[in-house]
Amino acid sequence: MKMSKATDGQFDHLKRICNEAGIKLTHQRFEIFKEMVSATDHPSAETIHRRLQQRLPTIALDTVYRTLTTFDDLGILRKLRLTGERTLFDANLDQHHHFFCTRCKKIEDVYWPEFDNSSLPEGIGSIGKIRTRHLELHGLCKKCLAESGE
Amino acid sequence: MKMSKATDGQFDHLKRICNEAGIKLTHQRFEIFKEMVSATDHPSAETIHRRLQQRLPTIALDTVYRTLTTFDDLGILRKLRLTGERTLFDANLDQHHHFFCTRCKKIEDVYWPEFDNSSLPEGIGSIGKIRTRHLELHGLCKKCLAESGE
DNA sequence: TTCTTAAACAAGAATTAATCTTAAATAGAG
DNA sequence: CTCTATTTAAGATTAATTCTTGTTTAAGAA
Repeated sequence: MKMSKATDGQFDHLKRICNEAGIKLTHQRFEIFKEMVSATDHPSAETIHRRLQQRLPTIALDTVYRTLTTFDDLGILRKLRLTGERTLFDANLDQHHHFFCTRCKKIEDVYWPEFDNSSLPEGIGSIGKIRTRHLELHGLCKKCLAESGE
Repeated sequence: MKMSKATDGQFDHLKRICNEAGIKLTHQRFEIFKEMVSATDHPSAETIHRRLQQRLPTIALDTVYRTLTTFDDLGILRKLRLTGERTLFDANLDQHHHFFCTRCKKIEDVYWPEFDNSSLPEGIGSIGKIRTRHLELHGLCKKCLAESGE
């Protein structure tokens, strides 16, 4: 297969990652990798699958799901807007943010009025008009911090 | 039914909201409302359903889902961690945040290094150790802003 | 108090994203 | 060249959420 210099570099990059992880660098993994790296939007598994149809007409949707999850595990990309978790409800309408413990999944409210009243970054106006801001902090809660002995 | 002053106030509050919305203030809606207002965690529909079992043994899970969605529409509470949208993937691992257009659902990357390098609010240490921060900005993108004529 | 109708209920079906199953075919990588 | 991870096909499964239909209840207006 003929590759451009850039593609070559991408290949080497993924090759190294797969070697370290002890998994094979398959054709499908490489194509999904390229597709994700070049995507400027935030595609779903189905979107990636659709975009690969021309190059890999026989690729299974299941493979896309599996590979994207593998890549998430390897830290190559990250999942945004997770499903598979149920919808949660919050009746506290005061402006506040949330802390998510990655270990025990506990959620805590975070109040930060200084941040709420601060101005948004320069150039946000070129994107549009901001109505609300919601900060998600992720980490380990006190309890899990102690239990994991750090 | 005997009500405390506090419960009484809650009732009047919901009563006013329902009147304005032109919907009935049913027993179930009031119980779900109380349960949500008193919840300090961020319960799912199933959790609320479970918690109501003692007081309303016959309440249907479907009613809880329906009512919570109604409350969300009325602005009484908000949905957190939405499902029903697919999981999205982002291969951009540079520290950045996201803008979500509420109208066309477009997502844009937002870079804000000043914020990333700023310190978190006082007292965050009592919650735990923060590993990552992710800001979600919601509003109308330039295009939708123009189309909605504002 | 009576009446109208929205809403709850039961029971089950439908949706949909995501994952898994099994068996056969393929293709990395040593 | 060989071994084994991985892909594929085709279909089943899981689980959250929503919907359907027919019946019953009860909120709120008259």
